[in-house]
Amino acid sequence: MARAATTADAFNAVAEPRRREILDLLADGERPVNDLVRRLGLAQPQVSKHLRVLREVGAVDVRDHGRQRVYRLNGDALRPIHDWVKGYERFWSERFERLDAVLDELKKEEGDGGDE
Amino acid sequence: MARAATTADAFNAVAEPRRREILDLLADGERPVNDLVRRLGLAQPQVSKHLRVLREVGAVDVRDHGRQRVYRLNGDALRPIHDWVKGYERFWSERFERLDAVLDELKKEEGDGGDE
DNA sequence: TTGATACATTCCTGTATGGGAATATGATTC
DNA sequence: GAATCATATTCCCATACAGGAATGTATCAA
Repeated sequence: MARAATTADAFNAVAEPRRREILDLLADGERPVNDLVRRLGLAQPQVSKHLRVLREVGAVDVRDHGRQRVYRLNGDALRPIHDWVKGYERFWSERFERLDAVLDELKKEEGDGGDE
Repeated sequence: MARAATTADAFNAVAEPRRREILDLLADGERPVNDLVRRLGLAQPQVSKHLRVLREVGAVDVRDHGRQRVYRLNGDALRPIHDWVKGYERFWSERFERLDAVLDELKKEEGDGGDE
């Protein structure tokens, strides 16, 4: 088996820096393709191709507006990434390390009452 | 140009589900390879290869212990992912959406300062 | 030394990329 | 209908994977 398709999920789609740039631009509001082309300094076909990947993983939506196609961010698609990486906050944040310690303390003190 | 190497950065390394699993396991504490092999149900060479990728992007560290090699998570490497995706929280959190609305209001009230 | 254990590396292969270039499609205007 | 603008798709190609199988390397045991 080869590497998973870029369209396999948000993780793969977002591994490409250009696609993250596109999402970053769309985070400020919807934009037609030519607008993205200008701001990215990429050729139009490559932008369209990146947008296709983002569309396939649900990270963007399209809307027709005359002869333009207006792309809009769909942040929900990024949530799995956020949720996964959030579990690692405690490994770099002192604040969270200490929070962790506090929670451990509380758990211990609470003793036997808790579920999950 | 082809797709970026999996070792290009944490985003690419973590796009592979198996590697995320490995990190998840190491989040509970350091482990030797054979331990990971058992828990993942993968062949040993594939696990070693995944670990190599994770090592190259700095997501794990190794330590020799007798004939075993003990791998440990290095969460710092995941921080760029966290920082990037964190900017999108407002797109799925109602709390943040409302904050956004408030900020838009403020911007509008501030009046005529805008370009574009 | 021999054998076994624990990992890492190499070779092979089908598959999929991302960019460049060219072309196709669709809407708008004249 | 022709010319044009805005996007999408296709073709070409060098590159790089991920898994399977086989092999290399270091450590420990007897």
